[in-house]
Amino acid sequence: MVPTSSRETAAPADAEPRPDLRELAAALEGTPAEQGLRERKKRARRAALIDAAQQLVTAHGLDAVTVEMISAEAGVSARTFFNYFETKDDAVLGAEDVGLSEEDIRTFVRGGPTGRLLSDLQSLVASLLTPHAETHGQTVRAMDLLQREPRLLQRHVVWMDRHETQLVELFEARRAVKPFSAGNELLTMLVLLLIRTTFVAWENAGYTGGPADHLPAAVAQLVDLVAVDLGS
Amino acid sequence: MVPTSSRETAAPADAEPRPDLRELAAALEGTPAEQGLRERKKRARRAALIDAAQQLVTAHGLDAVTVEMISAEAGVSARTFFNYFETKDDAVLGAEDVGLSEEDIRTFVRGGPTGRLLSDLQSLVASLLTPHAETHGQTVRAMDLLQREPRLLQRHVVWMDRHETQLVELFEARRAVKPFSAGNELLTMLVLLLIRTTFVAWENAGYTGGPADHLPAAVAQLVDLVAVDLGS
DNA sequence: CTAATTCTTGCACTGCACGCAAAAATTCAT
DNA sequence: ATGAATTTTTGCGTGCAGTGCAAGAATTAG
Repeated sequence: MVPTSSRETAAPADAEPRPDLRELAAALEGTPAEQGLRERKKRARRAALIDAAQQLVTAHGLDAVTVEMISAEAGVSARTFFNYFETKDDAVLGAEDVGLSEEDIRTFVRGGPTGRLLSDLQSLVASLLTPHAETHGQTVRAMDLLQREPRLLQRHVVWMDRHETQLVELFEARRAVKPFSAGNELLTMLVLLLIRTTFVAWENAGYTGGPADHLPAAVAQLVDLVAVDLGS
Repeated sequence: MVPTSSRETAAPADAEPRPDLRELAAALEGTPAEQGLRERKKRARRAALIDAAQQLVTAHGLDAVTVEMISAEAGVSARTFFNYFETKDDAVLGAEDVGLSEEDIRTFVRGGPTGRLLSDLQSLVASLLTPHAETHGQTVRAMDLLQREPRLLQRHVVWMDRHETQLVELFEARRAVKPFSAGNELLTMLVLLLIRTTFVAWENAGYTGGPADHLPAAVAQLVDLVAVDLGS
């Protein structure tokens, strides 16, 4: 709103009327001596926007919060918001574009690590889930909001969407090496199911450890469900 | 846009300047001697809107089609569109609010029909899927569009959302009668997974029969996937 | 210190979705 | 059939999400 002339370079502390709250925090916590100023500011702004979004939505609900409010709270223009996030929901969730590493892909395709599809799928999901450990606080708040505002789950699906091509290629590649009967769509949905179930389990456990720690429990639930039916 | 004075009562064919295409179709096919005129027109408009939406999106893609275009094509105002559908996507999918019958609910809750959770879940999904047999043509087109425009899958999730409360209640009620280990979220996601997998299987089979006919195959895929892992 | 690069910002615009009240269409009672 | 009651359509106005564009500010490179 008020144009805060950002100046967190190590300059003399002259009469600066508006030392914006969040920009200040940025200078401090954002891994101080990392890269260029540009990079640091980018991270800071991104974090500020996520914080603002989560805080406002927690207080007033998703529909009562506008992008303008979030931007104002974070001290940037509304237009800038969309330089950082595609949608309002993405900011609330602190959406990071996590992808699979080359390593993970190679292992999975060549039938690894265990040779059993479900178990290997579990490994794949595990490596998708681990990066979240960095932004722990934001992820936790995102999970809470995901319960209160189920509409946000849509974004999760969009994420699937974006990576569906990659996933399908992955499945096809492995199928060529080590055939299996399950269809691509089932596997894709299964990944989504595991991610969601894992997050819920993590939440129920009071957010102990990382999300990936609760993946085995999620898989166990599924296996048990099927096993009971088999042993009729 | 142009106010077409609809008059498809069995009136004399006087000089009617605009015998709108779709309204005409309505008088013919819409189960002619059913209920009141109002009801028939409602169905007709709804069908016209879905047809228009699907046709336009098939031709130009989802993002190139506006609600105004759809409404114009169907011969109603844009405002009226939203009397029939909550979103543009709903019209494209021909979204019907299918719910579970009292009968289905009672059976499931008291541990039926088979007593095995997965099998009973299958029955539940089956009864969710059967009503689609009526609007066969529209459903088929919707499935095709769902492939070309994955964004539409979001709507599927919203549907889940809306019925999640009902589903969770269902699960809880059954849990009280016949305990099981699987969490509500896993079961909810499983329902979604089964629906999606079934539709895909139906599509791959060239839309033979009804969607529900391919549900067993979907379940089999899942069971097989788990079974292979168990028999390690 | 200057030039090149990158990022932010304001402005304008399209489109979705909804509330409201007037007008049109349909049903109902007689 | 006619007029009243009800339901539905429609036009108008509003708010908000999201995007393209070009000017200007900040950062970096030389």
